[in-house]
Amino acid sequence: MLVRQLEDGTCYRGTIVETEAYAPGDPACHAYKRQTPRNRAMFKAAGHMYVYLIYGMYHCLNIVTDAAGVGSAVLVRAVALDRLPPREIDQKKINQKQRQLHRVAAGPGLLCRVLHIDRRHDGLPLVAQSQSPLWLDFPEQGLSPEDLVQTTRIGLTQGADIPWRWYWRNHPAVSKR
DNA sequence: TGAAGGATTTGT
DNA sequence: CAAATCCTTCAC
Repeated sequence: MLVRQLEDGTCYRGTIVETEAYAPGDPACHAYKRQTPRNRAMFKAAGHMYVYLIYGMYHCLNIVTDAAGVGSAVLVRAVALDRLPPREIDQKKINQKQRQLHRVAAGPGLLCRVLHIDRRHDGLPLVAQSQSPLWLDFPEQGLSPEDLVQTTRIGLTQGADIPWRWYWRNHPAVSKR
């Protein structure tokens, strides 16, 4: 579960329902060739974030999961929010509210836009402290194995055959392809 | 210094 | 299916 705390203190909690992994030896990984200014955070220790700008308009949030010095990360593609941010509520009809709630943070770009995640967060640690912008929480009840689907990643030209995408089966926030 | 292209999203 | 839009990477 992803927890986002804005500067004014308001918190949003989102259940992570879709992810993709990018690891060493993987041609689609931003750290495939070497360390650069952009992918620097991918080489940090597990528990840091790697946030980058894509297509000039969207940010993508990654969570570093391997040891320091290993360039890899997990892209968070979708979360199911616990409630709608005010700006979203204004734009949606009330009778569609429940469905929209699940779709608001669907897709890596929209997820970052709605939760105000950008490159200011690149390289920061995910720690649950009073002033932290972002951290992870682990509920008692995990996802049951039969609800976890593993398949190939989306939108890639390289490494398109590597099955490193996982998502919550039948969840409305998951990318439809 | 320039050009090509990208882990996306939206509208035509 | 192409545009929006800007940053990164790589070639010259």
